[in-house]
Amino acid sequence: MKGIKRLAQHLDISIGTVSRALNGKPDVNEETRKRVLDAAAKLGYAPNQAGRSLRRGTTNAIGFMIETNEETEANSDNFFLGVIAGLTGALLRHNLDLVVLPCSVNEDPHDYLQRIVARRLVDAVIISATQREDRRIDLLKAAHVPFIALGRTGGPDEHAWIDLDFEGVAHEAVARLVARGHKQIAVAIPDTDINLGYVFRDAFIDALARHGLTVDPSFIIRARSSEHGGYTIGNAILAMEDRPTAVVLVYEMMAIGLYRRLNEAGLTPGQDLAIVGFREGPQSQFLSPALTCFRMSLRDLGIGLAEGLLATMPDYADLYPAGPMHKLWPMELVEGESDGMVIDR
Amino acid sequence: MKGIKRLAQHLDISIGTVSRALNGKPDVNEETRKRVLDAAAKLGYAPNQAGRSLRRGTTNAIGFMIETNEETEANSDNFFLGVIAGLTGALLRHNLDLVVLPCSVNEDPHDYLQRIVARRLVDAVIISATQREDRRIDLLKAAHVPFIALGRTGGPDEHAWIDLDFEGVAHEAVARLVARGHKQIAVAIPDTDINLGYVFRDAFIDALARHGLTVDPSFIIRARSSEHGGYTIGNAILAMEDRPTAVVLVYEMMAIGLYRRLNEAGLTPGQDLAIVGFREGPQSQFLSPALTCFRMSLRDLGIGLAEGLLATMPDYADLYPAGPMHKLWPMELVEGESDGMVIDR
DNA sequence: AGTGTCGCCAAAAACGTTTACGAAGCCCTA
DNA sequence: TAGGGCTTCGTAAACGTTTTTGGCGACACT
Repeated sequence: MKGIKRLAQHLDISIGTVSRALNGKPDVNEETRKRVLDAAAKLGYAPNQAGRSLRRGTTNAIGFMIETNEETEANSDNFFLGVIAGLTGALLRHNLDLVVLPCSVNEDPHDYLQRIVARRLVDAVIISATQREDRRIDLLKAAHVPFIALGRTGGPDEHAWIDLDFEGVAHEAVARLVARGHKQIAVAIPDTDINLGYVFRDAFIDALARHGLTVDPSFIIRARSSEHGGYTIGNAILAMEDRPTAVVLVYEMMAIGLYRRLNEAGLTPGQDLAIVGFREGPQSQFLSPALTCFRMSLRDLGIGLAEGLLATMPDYADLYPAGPMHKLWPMELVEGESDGMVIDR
Repeated sequence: MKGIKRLAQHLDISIGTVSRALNGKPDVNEETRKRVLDAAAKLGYAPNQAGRSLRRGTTNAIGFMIETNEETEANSDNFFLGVIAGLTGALLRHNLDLVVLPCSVNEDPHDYLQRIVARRLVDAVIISATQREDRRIDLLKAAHVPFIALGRTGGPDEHAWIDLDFEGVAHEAVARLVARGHKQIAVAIPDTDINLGYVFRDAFIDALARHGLTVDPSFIIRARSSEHGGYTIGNAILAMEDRPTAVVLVYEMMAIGLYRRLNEAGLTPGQDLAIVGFREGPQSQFLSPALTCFRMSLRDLGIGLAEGLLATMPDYADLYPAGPMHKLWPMELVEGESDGMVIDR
């Protein structure tokens, strides 16, 4: 005899009453409830999650879907991992379990998520790396699974999402570079289909336009979001006849690779090429010369995601402001020495 | 009508047969199986996890227990997060789900784990930050839950574990420092009850003894495993009348704080104080002067843990070598400039 | 005294799946 | 023709909960 049945037999009351006592239902004598609670604590009873999930139709877990590529090179995984730290903390307060949903690059994210939903493994999900048209969103809507997206899509966004404030960053970065005399400004965006690239590119073009500048198409450089990607950005720039005097990098790791490439060419970041980057983690903290970058706390971002997600879940919605969250996550400029004045050549 | 029942009705066969067909049981006509498989794919059917878990008594998930402190300062979380990246990849191959089990610092890890086990939330667990006497191990053994520990305990270790090769590191670090003329060597260990601290301290003392050196008790410095902890190590050393000429740091972040403290005092790492550190992540990659450190791949460590854990699970044991894994994880020395020759003062 | 109302609890159904068991049909052999 | 073995499938029980339903007694009110 196991589980609640054992507990009930031990107390000589019915399992229904035990269940109601443990779940705080009103129609149970307070003295009985106390007996049940004491016995449960003493015997170390906790309800079997499968049984509870089956009956309740709810799993008490939320999923965080990330893409994992098997390549050995360090990639943007670090980004998601930092977010997980914030998520666990926030979900712990509500006794929600976090299950990591790693989608292999070999599989269609939509199909992967479809299987997760069909299995009813989680009550709600966080999707990341949103694409311009992301079928996962239609899937989740149709299945009535609460969700929040980390990243905008191209379409109308009635659902909850949080995205980095790429427009704000682009404008601030461009304004700063223009003030320092730069006119030939390049931007590096990821080479995948992730919507982030399009958003940042457009924000960048718009920011330049505000200063009366147009962008040379070759100055929009697509690269992997890794250190190696940064290295290839260096290659691309060095190969240009008419080089940009400044470049804005959308991933932290890119800066590291670009520094390396410049150093190999005997050039100095911030002197021969102005660089403005992002900083999600501590990686670029000790680059020399110090990287001028936009910084964010991944942990806080994780907490924000948890709150935005909970707000979309019927059982928790009353704790949070109504309506799906649409939030542009602000970033803070950290002044370094990598975005120097333009030098006549 | 939902789930397997719907599928069965749609095909006009019994749910039992459908289930057997999907699970590859032998007693089902191959043509029938094909019909079932096709229909399942077309309708996007996947078995409800709660129902399956309840019946099978197995959840298809493994848990990774970590401790999360709510403090804002970046702590060793980064260590665990890196491991998660490796875990997800390895578990993905076996279609196992990973659930993160964050234990609040306010709660007894044993009680927390006890609840997880009672809920039967996961089939197996990875525990980390093992203590010298860790009651979680007795709990898991008694409950017959397969597990692997990241970190040794003080007791007899019949169970599976992986730990960093602290002995090897201590010996290599000390030998290197002694060869450079250092005789007054300090070590920094965590200020918590985690077993790692004792292991490293003992290995350190033993390594010194091999070179005929004894250790000044004040040279065993306890500090938090964070950047701030490294800063306090600097304070402690600077306050000593008879300072060590070298120090070995057991956490990556410590080096960053110690560098900062030394710089504030107008001292140069590697010149006024030799430093040997650890490097789990990319944090200290760009410290100047470059940190001499022992490096490891957290991702590989995660993969190793997954394999060690699977070997203890009856359903997977045949894929892996028999017997619980006891592994000292090797680390690789990265030569920097922070462990210079001793200078007469 | 009859009728509601309330507090408390037992009984039983339901959630979706897997699997033990047995039955039906068929072929083959004695 | 009886019986045995094989293949294939349907039936039903079981997993551990939660929740609905209803019942019993006590009490209050008319």
